[in-house]
Amino acid sequence: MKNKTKYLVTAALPYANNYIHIGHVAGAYLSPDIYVRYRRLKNDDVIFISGSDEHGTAIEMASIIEKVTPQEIIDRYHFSNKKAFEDLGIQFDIFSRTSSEIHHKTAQEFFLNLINKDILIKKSDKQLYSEKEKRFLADRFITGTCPVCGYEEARGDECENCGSNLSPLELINPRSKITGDIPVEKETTHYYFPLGKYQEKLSDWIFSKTDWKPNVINYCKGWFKAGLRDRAITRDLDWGVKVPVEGNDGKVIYVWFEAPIGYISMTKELFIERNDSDKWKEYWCSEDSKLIHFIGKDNIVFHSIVFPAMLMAHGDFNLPYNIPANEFLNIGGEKFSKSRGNGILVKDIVKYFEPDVIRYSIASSFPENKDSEFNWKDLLSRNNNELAAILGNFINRTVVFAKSKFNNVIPGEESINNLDQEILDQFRRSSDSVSAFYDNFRFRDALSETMNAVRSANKYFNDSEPWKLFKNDKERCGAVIHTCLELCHSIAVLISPVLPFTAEKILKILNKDKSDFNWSNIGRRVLKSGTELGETEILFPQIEDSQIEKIISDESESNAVKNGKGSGNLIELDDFRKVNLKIARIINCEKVAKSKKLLKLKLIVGGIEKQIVSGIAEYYTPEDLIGKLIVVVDNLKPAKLMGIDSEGMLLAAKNNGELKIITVEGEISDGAEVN
RNA sequence: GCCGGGAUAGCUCAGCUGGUUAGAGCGUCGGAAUCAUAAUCCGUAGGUCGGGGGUUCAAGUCCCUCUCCCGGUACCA
Repeated sequence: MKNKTKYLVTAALPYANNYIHIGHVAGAYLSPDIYVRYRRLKNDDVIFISGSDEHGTAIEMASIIEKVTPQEIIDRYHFSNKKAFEDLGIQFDIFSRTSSEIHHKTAQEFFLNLINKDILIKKSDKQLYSEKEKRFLADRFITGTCPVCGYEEARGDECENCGSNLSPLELINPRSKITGDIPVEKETTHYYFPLGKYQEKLSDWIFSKTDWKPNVINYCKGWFKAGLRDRAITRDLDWGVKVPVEGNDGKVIYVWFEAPIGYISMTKELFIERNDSDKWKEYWCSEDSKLIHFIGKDNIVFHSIVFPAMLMAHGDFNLPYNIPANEFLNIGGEKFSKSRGNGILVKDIVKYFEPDVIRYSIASSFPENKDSEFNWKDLLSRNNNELAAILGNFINRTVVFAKSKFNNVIPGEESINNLDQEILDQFRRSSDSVSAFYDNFRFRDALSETMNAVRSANKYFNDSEPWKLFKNDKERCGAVIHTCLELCHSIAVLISPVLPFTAEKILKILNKDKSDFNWSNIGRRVLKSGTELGETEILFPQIEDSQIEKIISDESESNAVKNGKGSGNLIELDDFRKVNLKIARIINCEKVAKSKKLLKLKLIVGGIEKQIVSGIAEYYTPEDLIGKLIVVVDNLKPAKLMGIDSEGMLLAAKNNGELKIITVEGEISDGAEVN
């Protein structure tokens, strides 16, 4: 007999130099979580793997810029992201990290396996080397003059000014971004993976996948058409998995090669934790196991071409069974991005809303076929008009009815008839179609079918009119309410992949344990008459417009601070010109009596003396300031502060309890305009 | 520049290999009901399917072209 199918579900490894935002969640994390929860309800054998991707240039660069160790960087993001996932109810079996010992070991073994099979190629190449830092500089660590347009701050990989793609060796006057040191060309040897050799095998394999999403196939077509090239899989870098071959000091395995192996090492780690250290092989190597990678579209190449080619080369592991990649979730028509200041971080949004509300809102606009839009008003209307009105209301009206009319006890089912059976049957049919949608990774459809089932429960309630029955046929009324309570249980199961926290709450309200909590019980009677119900609770409180407005203003403010630019709050040049900024010299300064924060400054602006009062006494003493050149707003309406005239405002930067006034580099005469 | 993807009701999105009056949810409007978080249920109205041209008995769906958006990739002749 065939073994039971195993599901090995992975979610893209988030790169540990950023906090995850809801675009990530929509792209690669919520759908697998829903999928896995659904599989569990069907009693399938499934494990759910993810973890931080913690190596590579970007992290090393961040550590240099912040003057901390890479370890500090990855710890910060790894633990924060891990918690953010937990807060959202995204429940991995393991969320580990590629800096772990077992990952280094696994990645090295993988690498050696390919070396021993003579698959990897060694090639020498010239790269820029910094004598001062004693190391090769990665593309992003280099700036220089663009050979195309002459822009002096072009990056090693591209020129931001003219958009040219560059190689660092083409830059004129290259220099290290970190030290400014001028690098030299030096020969270095790297291992290459012969991706080109696998093209035919890969395309045969991918084009045999008739059930994959078309976007995934299309991306691959593009790559095949262009032709796959050999790719260097080692780098001259300190931070990463060391190349496990003698004579390769200072070289690490390149992240894109090493990171996906993390899926394997994390699976190993999971089963070591479970004291069953060989069991990972059942998921990775056995034929009855299905490997499913959930990713965003930016990751398609690695998961559908590069990693499968590596797995083919290695030979011991299964190839992916499916890669249901999502597109991107945009907000307000713009792409999520930190630099544009519009990313909604998970760690922030969970402070404002219940995780299930966030999950529902994201899941109902999953970017399954194309990029989709998210906005706050949408979240509000999803909560108020769907979750509260349809789902929350059905549970509430049922339980409140039972409470007031049946003494908070589940009524008897003596008078059930075929109308009651019909709604239960309908739930069974719904659960079948929801299943089919989940099986095909159609999460939006699954969710809408789920909500339709809940709607039909409301209809059943309306049509049965228990409030009328109560007056003339109490027994029949009891049967209806009993059925409604059964529906509550069925609903709890049906929604729980998407709304796990709500499902738990419903069970509590029903005073029911989890013994019947599985997919096959949807539309079945599992409750006992006479059982007392638990405490009622409003599942989805209304969200007010004012809440949303506050969040939007908070968010845009904090983003503006973070990124130094306003989001969605652009002004015209003329608006800016209204502000008259000038250079002023501080000629005298004293503390304002009886004030903690205020300093009184005497300034010279273009030969004219001015007096301003400024709230910087907690950061500067008068002695610090006298003689300094600062920037002031010269045409601000005068005001009185603690009775003292203030004829302007000085500019200062403030952040987390720090404050620094804006001064001028070098010497310039007071009164000079700033613009 | 080249390659790929997108543009469908007020909003968010479905529409497989072309086939009867273009769909769903939410919002709008009208009605029923009052157990329930004024929550439900029923019904209604809304679209020249980005513009233009073509193939076909028949096109949102195929072809050409243009506009706008998003990715990828290339600056070589």
